[in-house]
Amino acid sequence: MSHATHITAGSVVLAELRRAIATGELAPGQQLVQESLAERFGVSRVPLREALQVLEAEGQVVHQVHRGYFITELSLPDLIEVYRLRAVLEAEAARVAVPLLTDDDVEALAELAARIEDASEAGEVGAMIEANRAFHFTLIDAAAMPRLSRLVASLWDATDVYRSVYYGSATNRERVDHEHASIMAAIRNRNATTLIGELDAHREHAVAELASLVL
Amino acid sequence: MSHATHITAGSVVLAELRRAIATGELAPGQQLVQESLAERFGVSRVPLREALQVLEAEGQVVHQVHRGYFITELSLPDLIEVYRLRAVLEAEAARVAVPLLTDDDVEALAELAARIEDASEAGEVGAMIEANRAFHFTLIDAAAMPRLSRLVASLWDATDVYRSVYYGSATNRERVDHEHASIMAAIRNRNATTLIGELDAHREHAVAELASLVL
DNA sequence: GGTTCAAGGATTGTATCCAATCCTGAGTAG
DNA sequence: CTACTCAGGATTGGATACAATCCTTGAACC
Repeated sequence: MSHATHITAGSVVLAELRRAIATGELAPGQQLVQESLAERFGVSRVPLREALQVLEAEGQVVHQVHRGYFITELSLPDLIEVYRLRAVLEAEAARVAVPLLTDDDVEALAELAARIEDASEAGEVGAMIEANRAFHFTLIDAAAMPRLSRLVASLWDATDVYRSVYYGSATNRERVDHEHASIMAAIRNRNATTLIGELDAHREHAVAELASLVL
Repeated sequence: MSHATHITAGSVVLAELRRAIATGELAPGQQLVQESLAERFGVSRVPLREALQVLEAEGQVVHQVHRGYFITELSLPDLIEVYRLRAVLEAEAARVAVPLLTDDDVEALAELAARIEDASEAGEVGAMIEANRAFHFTLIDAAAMPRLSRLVASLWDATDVYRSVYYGSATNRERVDHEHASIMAAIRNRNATTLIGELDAHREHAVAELASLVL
């Protein structure tokens, strides 16, 4: 009741910051000067700091006392760690979710997969990223483990910087479409083991591609 | 570096709040009235809210816009989810850590296990809880996966409320000592599979005991 | 030339103050 | 008696103002 209804200045700033980080508008390593950002968003420093503290707890920014906030720089080992943790947690989610999937869930997943493909062919990177996230989190949320969903979400957020780069490539987009088809097949068969294998491969390709970019 | 040196009002309040939550001084479900708490800690509401926002990001408190912060109530499903996530993540940590363990690490772990036992026999619950946490996180940190350590730490924090209850019982303390002995044996043998099994059993006993208390 | 040190401004941390929202309870109508 | 309404106080969200810290810059000294 109070989630969508009450938009607070802090939540607006938080969303804006998230977007700016995801698009690379705020580059890794860059200092976030509070007064400039506050002015840019048209708020005071208080709600801005609110948002920054949330991002710090998620690992999106780092904080040094009396020095300020900086966008976290993701090293290659960091990237690998994030994807390894995702593998562990998303496998658990899949294991729990598969037996719980209703036909409606499968239907919704198929629809999202189609939407991803449309965006992919049209080259609409932003739309594809959004639909892709919805697709994967529909599956993860189906496990009905809210904390698990939150943990995985924060891991996704950590690599948001690179996502637009990854989907910028048409070959990557095409591969993703094929992988999603395999994932959907495993979901339709209610085969958790196969599904986990497909998800692992899906992630492996992404991390391999990203690793070559980070270097 | 900058952790111990720069004590900010917010960090002091955060530590105090953590302690108060862990000891049950602040009970689950209770509202946290900002002005009262600020006065109690001798700071203004600004750094207090800072601390509360951090705790919210960790799931220790929940927030409702214009209504305030409340200590999270952990339902039985929540408790089970936390322990299931710990199982998944700590297993991964053990898998990674075992091949990396130096003799010094094993030495340190043995020492901590001894310290736990001493505290256990003396009935010093606080000291036991602290040493126990150090013991388990020495192992987890040995995996050299900082994000993993942070995630697991936040899961531990989520059930801090119940830890003092659990260790309040002498039979529980005794069982924990035995389990730690088995865990140490697996560590000494560098046997990750056995270790994970022992850790799982260790956790299972705890969650079973806590479940009976929560009801 | 390189190093040390002290202003001064720039930036962050905190307190105080105001605005917006919520909660309570008395009163009223049905 | 119950349900509704609407002040008034209580509490939170946010802005402004002040204090503490840091970072630069330039001059003095070796």
